[in-house]
Formats: sequence, structure tokens, C-alpha cells
Amino acid sequence: MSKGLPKRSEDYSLWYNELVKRADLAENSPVRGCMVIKPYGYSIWEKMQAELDRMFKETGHTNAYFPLFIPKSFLSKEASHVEGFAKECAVVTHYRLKNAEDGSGVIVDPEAKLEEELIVRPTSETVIWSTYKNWIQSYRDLPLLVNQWANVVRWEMRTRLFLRTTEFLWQEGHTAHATSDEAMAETVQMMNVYAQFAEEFMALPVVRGRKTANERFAGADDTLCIEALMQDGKALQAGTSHFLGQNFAKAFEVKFATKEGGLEYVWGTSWGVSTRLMGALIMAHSDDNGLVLPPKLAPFQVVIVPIYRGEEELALISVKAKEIMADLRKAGISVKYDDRDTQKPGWKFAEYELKGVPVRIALGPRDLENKTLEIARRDTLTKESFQWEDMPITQKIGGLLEEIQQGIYQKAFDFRKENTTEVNSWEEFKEVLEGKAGFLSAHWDGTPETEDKIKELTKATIRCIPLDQVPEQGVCVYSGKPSFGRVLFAKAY
RNA sequence: CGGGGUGUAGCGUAGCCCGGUAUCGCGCCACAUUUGGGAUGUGGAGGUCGUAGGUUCGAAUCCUGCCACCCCGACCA
Repeated sequence: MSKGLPKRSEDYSLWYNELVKRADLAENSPVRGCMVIKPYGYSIWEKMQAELDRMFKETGHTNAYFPLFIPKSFLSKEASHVEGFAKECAVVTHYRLKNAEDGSGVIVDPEAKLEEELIVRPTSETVIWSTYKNWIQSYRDLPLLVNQWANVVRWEMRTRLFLRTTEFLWQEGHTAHATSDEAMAETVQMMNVYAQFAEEFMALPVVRGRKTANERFAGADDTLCIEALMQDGKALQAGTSHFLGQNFAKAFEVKFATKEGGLEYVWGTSWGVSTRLMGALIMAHSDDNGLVLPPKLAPFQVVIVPIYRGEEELALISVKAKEIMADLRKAGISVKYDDRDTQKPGWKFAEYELKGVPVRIALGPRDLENKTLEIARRDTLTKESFQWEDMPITQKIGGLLEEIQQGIYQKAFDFRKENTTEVNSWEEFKEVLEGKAGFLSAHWDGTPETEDKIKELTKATIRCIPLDQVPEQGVCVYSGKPSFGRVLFAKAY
């Protein structure tokens, strides 16, 4: 492990990549754009999964699993869907290899060509709706509320660890409803679940909003989203929830008998978050010393580092350390006791800072003597000496974890506030975008043409029309035409 | 797909212009001394120099082709 991470201020992109690798979250694989998620990184993802899964189940959803491969013909059934995904699909054309005759290795067996090629799912709407056709006959079968945890593949031009990988892990919810209103309510509900998860667990403040027609999901009538702001002033779409109308129902002939005896197409939604959330988590909170993890998602919340010389001293310290560990665990706090004698304390301190462990406890002979602990918090990098008698250790650490969770949320919230700028002219728009970046709250005339033009000129896109948008008379920053409320622009990941 | 760059030990690199089978650091192994912020010393292991050809007595180095990856753009969760 080499010392020193690149500085965010010098090269944000390099800082991010190095951090992901050095904190043992993930690394590149032999296949371009794919990554190996390492145990430490994966355990953060598992925590995210566990919370989200709980929230999905609390809102009435159940998990299922649909296949990785989709017949090519399925994809073309919904016109705008195929247009959106066709350019980035991996295709399976053969099912067998054989030894090359010249002994140079294995080759694709030309005899083993598939009748119909298979698509590796870029998303599962098509295969799921083709299945729903058989599952739904009556209003009694509705609503159908299903989620799946899966991997998907999108052959992107350019990839970045966690933020955009060729294969990524995600969950995709796919629901079917009897009415438009009900499907829309579901779409809103799931966006709120995502927002709540981001804010409460990731300590990541998000804007709840609606995508413009340009930015909408391929095949959706409406896309709601949560948008977050990263430390470099770029926006990151953290989750989306789509109202599919009857588009997929029509494409896959999914009809149901109504109570009144009619036959109607069902209404659908789909919603998803991915391992991209890992990228959001990393970029939102971390600093030049490494990761900063919110206690609610850290693989372990507390690490205890013993300081000792010799076996005997370690034995004495371990007694106390294990006592603390047991107390904390009883209180539901996850702890790691690192008594390896293969690394020195200083090395461990740096290591756990790099890995973002929220609280570090150092315990040495001096502490045994004085009945103290050295408690260091990762978010502020401050240390304090804690007297055993002052209060129960569980109360102390529990309170501290709470404080850290709150603290990093507040810090991110303040950052977003400082970096959300109301702009009222085109000059100002360009100036802010090039200078401090962040979210630009501006009037827009509501046309895709203006949106495209702004994107072309500045690379900024409309991240969303905030759901809490205040009605306000104004003129579009670009076209000067009338506008009735502000939208959020930003350069995005 | 356009622009730029890089492939030499697990990682990061020197050597390349000016051909003579490889430098240094981190990491790894052993031993000793160390342990309250990334220890020190001594000894050691580890490389068909991305790949295929060519030139040459001899190629990491010169020439040609290929492959891969990274970064910046356009595209996208």
C-alpha cells in the first residue's frame, strides 16, 4: 500500500479512481469496462441491498428472478425502448466453442449458431412483460408488485468504476396496475423510497424531480428521479422511477378483465437503483485521506486498535478491548478488533482512515492506567480522550455514530445549498457553469429544442424539474420566452 | 467512434534517442530490534520487457503489424 491519495482539488477523476482501488472497493477486470467488486466494497453494497430490500417489502413488493437472456425479437416490441437500448446490447450468437484445427486455441464453432440471437439483458422490461401476459388475466391479479436483484449489461463507450460499468448490479422493480392513477402513485412512492434511502442511509441529500421528455427512460411516459450533487460540482442521477403508461402492456398484449366485465390494458411502472449508488456514496463524502462512510452503511462502524509492546501487554489490553467489543455488539454496533501484530498502529490508523471506518478506538497501556480510550472520528478527523466512568461506552459510541451520520448529511446538504445557484441570464448561466458549477436553477421555456441547444453549447442538461418547484413568472435563460418555474441544470455524470 | 497516452516483477517505475538479456521504490519472505500516526537494519525470492514478425553476431532498445488498457470528448444508470 503506497502512501498518499491524489488531491481532489488537483485531479478529481484520478482521486476517485485511486480511492476506489486503494480502499479495496473494486478493481478493473480483464474485460474492458467490467469490474471486480472486492469484499470490502461488496459488503457496503450488501448493506444497501438489505435496507432497500426491507423498504421494498414494507411497501408490498416481493422478489422474483427473470433470466439473463432475452430473445432478440422481444426487444423490438416496444418501439422507443429498442431505440434507446439497441446500440448498447451484448448479443449471444453461438453456444459452443471447439479446438482450432491449427492448435492455436479455442474458436467459436460455426456449426453452433443460434436460430435466434439472444440479448444479454440491458434491463428486463421486455422479458418481464412477456411473462406478465400469462400472469395477469383479471383485476384480481392486480396489482402485481415484483422486484428483482440482478446484473445487467450495457455496452457503454466509456466506463468508470461503479459510475458506469459494462456489467452492473441493480434492482429493478416492475409493477402492473389496474388504473393509471394507481400506477402513477406507485411511481411516486418508489421515488420517495429511493429519496428516503439516500438521505437516511447514504447521508446523501437528493432533489426529487421529474425528467424532461428528452431525458426520459426509453419506453416510459414519465420518469421521476432523485438527483444528487457531487463534490466536483457535477450532478449524479441516483435513482429513477418510471411511469410506463400502457406502453409495455400494449407491446406484449397484457390485458385484464375489469370488475365491470370489460377488457383493458394494464398500467405499468419500473424503477431501479444500481451499484452506481456506490459511486455516489464515495464521491459525496470522501476526502483526501480516503473514504468517509456513513455509519449506517459502513461494513463495520468501529475499529479497535490495541497499542502494546509484547504478548503480555497485548493480553491485558485484549481483555478490555474484548469487553468493549462485546458491549458494543450487544448494542447493535458492528466492531472490528484489529489485534494483528503484523502491522503497526500508525499503519492501521492510516488504513482505516482510507477505508472510511466511522469511529476508531485506540487502547494502550496508558489508557488502562488512566481508565481512558482514545476515540477518533473519521468525518472530522478529531480525537478525544474518553473516561470509562463518564458514561457507558455504548452510549458514547452510539451517540457519536448518530452524530457522524447527521454530520456528513449536513455537510453534504450545506455543500449542495452553496452550490445551487439561481441564474437569470444567459451570461450568468455560462459564467456560473464554468466557474463554480453545481446546480443552476434557471427558467426554461419548456421546449426540447432549447434544452438540446443548451446542452450542445454548454454540456449542461436539465437534471430535473424539481417536484417542489415554485410557480414563478420568468423568461427562459436561453430563448427569452416565457417560463413558469425554474428547473435544475448541471453537468452530469 | 474522434483526440491523447501507456504497456518492463503483485504495484509504481528507470533503461529506449545512442542495440550487448534489466534500475530503483513499494509490497512479499526470513531474522533481529521495534509498536500512542504509514518503523529500521541485514539477508532473500520474484521478470520469455503486451504480442507476432522483421533487421542484426546480438533487440526492452531499431522497423512493421496486431492486441490490450487508461485519460479527454460524443453516448449513457
